[in-house]
Amino acid sequence: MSLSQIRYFVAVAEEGHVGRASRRLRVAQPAVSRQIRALEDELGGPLFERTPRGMALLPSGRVFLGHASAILAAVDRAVAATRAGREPPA
Amino acid sequence: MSLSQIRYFVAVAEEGHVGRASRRLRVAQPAVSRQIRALEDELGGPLFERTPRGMALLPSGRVFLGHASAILAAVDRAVAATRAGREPPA
DNA sequence: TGAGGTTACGCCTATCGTAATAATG
DNA sequence: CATTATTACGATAGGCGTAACCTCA
Repeated sequence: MSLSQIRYFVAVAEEGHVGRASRRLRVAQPAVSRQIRALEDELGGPLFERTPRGMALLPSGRVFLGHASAILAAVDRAVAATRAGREPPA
Repeated sequence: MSLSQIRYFVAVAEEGHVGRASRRLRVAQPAVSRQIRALEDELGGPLFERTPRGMALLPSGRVFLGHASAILAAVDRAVAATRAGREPPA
């Protein structure tokens, strides 16, 4: 599992669409599709249902989405706090 | 920034020693040393003080350590919760 | 047959390990 | 000089993009 995979997952979950997610991420479709698949493999089963309209979150996907968003937010906080601690407020 | 870098950082911070951290991580020393350096570069400055005895956390390193541990814990929770949601408790 | 997702394949960058090189008490 | 971290360098693996393919209404 990588932070990229988590970011790709959140984008697909929010867009409900690999194509739109890949444009938002500025990455080609197959890259997103592959990473989602790898994530699903690692988590032991599908997170999305593939429909002719796009990707619909399954229950396990909804569970993961909450955690995934929290992880990305925690990373942002970690970076901001560490940088801020180094540059004392003027 | 990657989850590996965060794991390497936590190991070095806890061991105070790249060598011990690398053994604990089952990875060669230079790999750990390089990733720590890359992390420091990304965060805009050093996280450790290099001493002849090992690596001592700087204040910004202490700040980052708290966040780093939280991120790794959140990842573990994400995996566990998603897997558990798929395999209903017997 | 059109919209979407996936697989195949080749390239390219990142990461690793071994070995050599500092730096420091 | 012993201990620790870092740099060099060659090899390997992972990730990406283009192009081809599959699936389903």
